[in-house]
Amino acid sequence: MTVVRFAPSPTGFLHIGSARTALLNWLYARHTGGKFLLRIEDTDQARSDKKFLEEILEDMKWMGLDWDAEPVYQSSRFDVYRETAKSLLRQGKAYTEGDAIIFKVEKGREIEVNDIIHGKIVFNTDEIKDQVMIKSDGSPAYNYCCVVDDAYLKITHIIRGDDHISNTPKQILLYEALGVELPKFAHMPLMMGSDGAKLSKRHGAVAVEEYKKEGFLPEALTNYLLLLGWSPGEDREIISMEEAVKLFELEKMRDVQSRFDAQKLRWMNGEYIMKKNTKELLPLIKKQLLTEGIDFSEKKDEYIEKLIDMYKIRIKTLKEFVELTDQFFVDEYVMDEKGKRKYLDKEPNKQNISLFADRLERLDEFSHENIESLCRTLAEENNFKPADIIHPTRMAISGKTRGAGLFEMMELLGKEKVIERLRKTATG
RNA sequence: GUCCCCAUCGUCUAGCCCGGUCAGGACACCAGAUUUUCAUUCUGGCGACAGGGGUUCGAAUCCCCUUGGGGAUGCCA
Repeated sequence: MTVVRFAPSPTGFLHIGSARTALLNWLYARHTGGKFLLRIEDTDQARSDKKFLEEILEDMKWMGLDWDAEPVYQSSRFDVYRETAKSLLRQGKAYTEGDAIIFKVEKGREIEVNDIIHGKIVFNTDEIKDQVMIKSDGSPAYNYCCVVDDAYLKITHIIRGDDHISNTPKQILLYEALGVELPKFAHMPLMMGSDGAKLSKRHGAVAVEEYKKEGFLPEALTNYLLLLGWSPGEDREIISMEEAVKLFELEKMRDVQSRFDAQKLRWMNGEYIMKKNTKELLPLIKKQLLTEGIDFSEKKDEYIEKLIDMYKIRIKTLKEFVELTDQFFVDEYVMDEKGKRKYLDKEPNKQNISLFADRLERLDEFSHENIESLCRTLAEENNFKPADIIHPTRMAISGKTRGAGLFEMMELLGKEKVIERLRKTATG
């Protein structure tokens, strides 16, 4: 049975690159019917924080990545690392230097790695320095405790980033010294920023948490991440997690590094939002309204659902929904200055708005059909185009030049609010 | 510096392993159609095998070199 692991270090938020590593490990485990384990690399006591760990685990759950056993904490295994190191010391495979224990690297050897993604990679141990196992302060060094734990957890496949390729021969030497069976290695090419440099804050959001806050759907994020370096073929791009579990093959992973393209992620997120049904979207939208500080307690679910129906094809993120619909929740909605100058700061337009308001006042059933026909007859009677009244009206009641269909917006907003806003604009 | 990984449109990729289809798709961009705006949808367009050598009747595909990018070289993980 395959056993893989994800080994986050709780010294910061969950990086989007780590999230991708976690995702691919998880997919491989689920595809093969194996186990996905979690190891917490908290050997750096000073920098590790429980808060970070909680956030990382929460983000993983959000992405749909579940694990098959209680996480193993390296901080609780220091005595194992020390004892194991001492036994290597006794066998003459290591030596001390002060309080540190150092692993002796045998020189003049070729170490061959048969990487699942890259194929054969050969290293010469002459290039490798002796490796610290136990540091002077008694804590274990990464390459060492990583091997001890992977052996302990009986990890069969180590799937990690390319940046670990050069760690691999060092670790293989350690596996040999410990006399344990070697796992298989798969090094996946790194995900870079849009300019090809290391993905960092200056490229935009790098924390999974930020994508969550921006209103990205986990299925869109995982789908996008999956497609960086892997493709199911047949020009397929929208792939659910269930399908991904069925289709994912490590062997088909490309060995080429890729660049993170926020634009494509946005497009994909929009696709997922659009295809979700309104009921599913409702709780997500409510949560987003909450995080943006919009009070919707006065509004019924049906009201918000109507809004979702009107807007879900126009947004790429949930946050965009909030930005586009503030006029439905508050009276102090944001006024687009350019739009205001274009449509509202003109006398004829103000007159049209005033005229429209007069006629709307006398409309009994405030339905979008009725409003539309009223709008069109009004335009015809007064010899102007419907657009001459539509654009100023949209601007007046929503503060925006873009949005849903005007008449649907008016109906949902209600007669009273619409007329109030039109009057205010006409006189203002 | 040394070692290692990599190289198809601006970006993500299919094709590469097992040489022979006008190098296919998606995002982005541009144009058009639909439309009250925005968006959706639908058409069309732009756009790539890094360069040079081999091998071969034939190379994106196999080999070598150059160039370019990335990673490692920590008592960080």
